[in-house]
This record gives sequence, C-alpha cells and structure tokens, in this order.
Amino acid sequence: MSEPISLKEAGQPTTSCRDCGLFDLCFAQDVAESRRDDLDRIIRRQRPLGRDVHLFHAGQKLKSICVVRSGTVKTYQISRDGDEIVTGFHLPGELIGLDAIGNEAHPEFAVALEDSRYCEIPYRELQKILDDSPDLNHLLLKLLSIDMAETRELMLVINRLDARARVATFLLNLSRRLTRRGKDGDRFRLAMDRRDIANYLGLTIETVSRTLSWMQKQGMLAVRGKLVSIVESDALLDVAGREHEDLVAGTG
Amino acid sequence: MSEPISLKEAGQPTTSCRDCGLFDLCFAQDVAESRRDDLDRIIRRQRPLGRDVHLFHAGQKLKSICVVRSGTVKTYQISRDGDEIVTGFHLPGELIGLDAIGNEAHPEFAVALEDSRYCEIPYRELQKILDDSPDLNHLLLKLLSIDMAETRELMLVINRLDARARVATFLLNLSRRLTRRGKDGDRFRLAMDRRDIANYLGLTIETVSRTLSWMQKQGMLAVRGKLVSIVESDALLDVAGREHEDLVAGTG
DNA sequence: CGTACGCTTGAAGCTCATCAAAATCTGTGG
DNA sequence: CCACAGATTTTGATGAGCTTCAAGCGTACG
Repeated sequence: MSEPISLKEAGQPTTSCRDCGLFDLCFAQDVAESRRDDLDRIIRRQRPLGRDVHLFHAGQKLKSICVVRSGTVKTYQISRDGDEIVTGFHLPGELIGLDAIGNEAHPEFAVALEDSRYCEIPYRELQKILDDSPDLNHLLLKLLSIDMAETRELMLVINRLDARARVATFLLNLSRRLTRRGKDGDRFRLAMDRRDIANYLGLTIETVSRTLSWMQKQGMLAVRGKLVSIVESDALLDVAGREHEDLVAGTG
Repeated sequence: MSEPISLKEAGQPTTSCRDCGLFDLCFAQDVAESRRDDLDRIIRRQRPLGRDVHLFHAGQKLKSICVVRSGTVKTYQISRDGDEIVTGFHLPGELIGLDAIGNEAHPEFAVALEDSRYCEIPYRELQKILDDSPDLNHLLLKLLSIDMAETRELMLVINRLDARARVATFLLNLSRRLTRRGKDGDRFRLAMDRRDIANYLGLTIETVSRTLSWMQKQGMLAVRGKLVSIVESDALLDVAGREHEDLVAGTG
C-alpha cells in the first residue's frame, strides 16, 4: 500500500487526464472524447495530502468528487456513541465521494493514511457539464450503481465469514488491487494499522493479530509488522472460501 | 407486512402517478412537472405478482426499474457455493433494481413473499427521457447515492450489533416503514419466515427464535407466529442500542 | 384427523471478545 | 549510534454469545 509510484507520478502535476499515469484506472477513460476536454478543464490535479490530513469530513457539504492518485485514503464514519467505523481503504485510481451526491453532503470522513495525492473534480462545475452531457451523466450513474452493488456484496459476504476468512479476503482483495495497478501484489506494505484493519473487518485487534500469526505458522503468509508477503495464495484462497473468488477481485 | 392496502389500490390500475395512492412515497414526486408526464406515459402500472413469483433474476438483463405497490418483495443473491443471501425486504413505494444500472444486469434476485403489485419503468424508454432531462438524471443519481449511503450504514452497523440488537433494529425499522405508509406500526404481520429473517440478519433461525422469545418474556414484544405486536418500543430501542435511532428509521 | 413443515426449546461445543501482560517497533534525544 | 519512552503488536487465559445438533411443539392444510 505504500505506493512507490511507478509512472509519471513522480514528476510535476500532469496537465491532462490523457497524460495521467493512472489514466486507464481513472474513471475518465470512459468519458466520450468530446466531454473529456470539458472535464480536463475543471479537474484540479495532483493535490498533495499529508498523512493524517482529512480530505473531507462527514456532514461537510459536497464540494468535489475526488480520485486518489497516490498513497492510501481511509474512509470512516463516527457512530452515534462516538466509535469510529472504518468503511474502506482507497488506492490510487479509485473515486471517493460519490455517496455524497444524494444529500450534497458527505456521509463519511476521508483521511490520508500516508502522504498521498489526489485529483479533485469540483461538483458545481461538474454539474454544469452534466447538464448537457447525457453520456457523462450515465457514466456517473453507472459508477455509482456498480459501487453500490459491490459494496453490498462485499459487506454481505464478509458479514458471514469467520475471522480467518475475513482476513484472507481482505489481504487477497488488497493484493489484487495492487496487482492491477502494476505493483507487486505478493509483497507489499500495509498502509493501515491493525486497529484499522480490525475495525474494517468487524473484529478485534487481537483476533487480527492472532489470525495473521496463524497464517504465518501455516506457511501461507509472511508478516513482519506492516510488511506482508503472500507465500501460498492458493492456501489463502482456501481460507477465504474459494467460492468468494470474485469478491477478492473487488472494486478496483 | 401483509399489506391490507388502504388507499386506491383496491380498485383498477390508476392511470397516472398523480392519482397513485402511494404518490408521495413514490420517487415520481420529485420529478419536475414537465417530465412527469413523460414518465407517466412509459410507466406500466399495477402489475400483479403472485407469491413466490420472481420479479427478476440475478444476471438477467436490466429491462425495468420497479416500484413496489403492494405486498412485500425480497431481494437476495446466491453465493458461489449455492447459499441464498437475503439482502433486503421491500415495502410499497420502494424502488428495486437501481443497482442493475451499472452493468445493465441485475446483481440480485427479487421475489414476492406474498401476492403483490408493482409498477414498471422500462429502462430503455427511461433512458430516452433521461437523455434530455438533467433534472431526472440528477434525481436518479440522488436516489442511488442515498440508497448506497444507507445500505452501507445499515450493513456496517448491523455487522457490529449482537443478536438482540439486530433483531430489535430489524423490527423497529419495519415498524417505522409501515407507519410511514399509514399502516399500524405497532401490530403487523411478518411477510417473511424466520429463515429469511435469520439469513438477512446473519444469524441462525434458532437465535432469531430465541431472541423473539426473550423479548416476549421481557414484555417488550408479543409474538404469535408471524403476528408481531410492539408492546414497549422504548425497551426495544434500548435493546437496539439507542445510538442507532436513525438506522431504525431506515430507507423508506 | 393426521402428517408435514415451521417454529421453539434444550444442551454441548466452538469461535471470538475481553482482560492482562509481554514483546516489538518507532521515533527522539543524548 | 545507542538508549530510552510511548505506542503498537503479539501472546496467553478466561468467559460470553452464538452455532450446532437434537428433540419436542404447534399450526396449517390435505
């Protein structure tokens, strides 16, 4: 998850989506050529985001849809009784903030787990483009709909899994998403601490830790702090419950 | 949940959304006057749906968005290993099928738990209207976004609750939704069996049964088979964990 | 009236949370 | 570079809550 950015990301902010190293992962790829230029004009690119800095707060008015460009962003809610509830970890190329469109306000917090960068699409200006671009409108609907279907499925299934399967699913999902971005999916560094993982999976820190130790003892995983190596992905898949292979593939 | 329909539903299919007894619960209320007529023309109203009859199957191409008009519809998925996973129970006025927009195919099954009726909005024709109605487009986005935010919240919270709190939340949510539709929220008949409830809540039949018995023994609930009376809603709220009051209010 | 299905109830076992303490990592200042 | 303090992570022991397995009950429907 610690993104040693491989493509153009190390340099200056790019000037257009087409030049973006994450282009084929970014949603802009699906936008019709003509509208892409409009989008191009309003997107604010490559904004830096220090560790522990918030992208937005729950309740805050929706100002922009965001795309992670590097690093990792955690989204979470605060329950009525003050507990944090981690709802997701977002890797480069993934959109954040779509769930704010409904009430024009964010239902969640978003915070950088490490130094990161992101692109910002001002919602007000996006609206203007949307108003005479059925294509783009439809794309957004589509993205949101897919997101919903996937969120639902992931949560439903994770809910029913035991601790081992949850952790395995989590690791494999992360691995797959990293692989898709051209990173090493078999050996990576977790950007989040055990507390966040446990919270996200609905488990305790101790159970996550024990489960990771168990996986190591079984020889399917090597763990040293935040460094993780997947040794036997087949064994991990078994633990996750092979039937959920598609879930492991996950969102992005 | 067995809907002894109170309004115009007993008669012939209505001819326009404005005359629909569920009008203020139906999404059409938010549509601008001008477009409402367009919608009016394409909606297929009051289609009957016998018990155990499917509205659509998972994987099936998206043909229509549906609105429940009477009865109860269950949505569910089938996991890779063949298990059913109940994802929701839908009361009159609630939309089904939005999560199919993304892939133009339904991710879930939908089946009537009792004799029901529904309105159908053919997606292809809806598209045409959408193409030159930013308003309607935005409304759909909004509905979907809200749905996503709520789905996420509900699942996240339910995941962390113990059996008693889950059952209490489920009952109160149902009660609130019935009340909103002008039905008796304190005394109703469950359209779904214990198996469906247990599945939906991620519990076993036995645990649901025991929990209901416990609630009865505590004097907060009266249960006789599928007939349920909420005796002490305050006590139920306590069991649900008061901090989740908003969740109980639920989707619609 | 009887059979079948759904629901309830009981007892045993297992998984995970909780409480508690040791070990390891991280960053800071000498 | 090392030493130390605070935080994070691991490990251990115990117990609560839910599932599982196994009967019994009740209600619905032929």
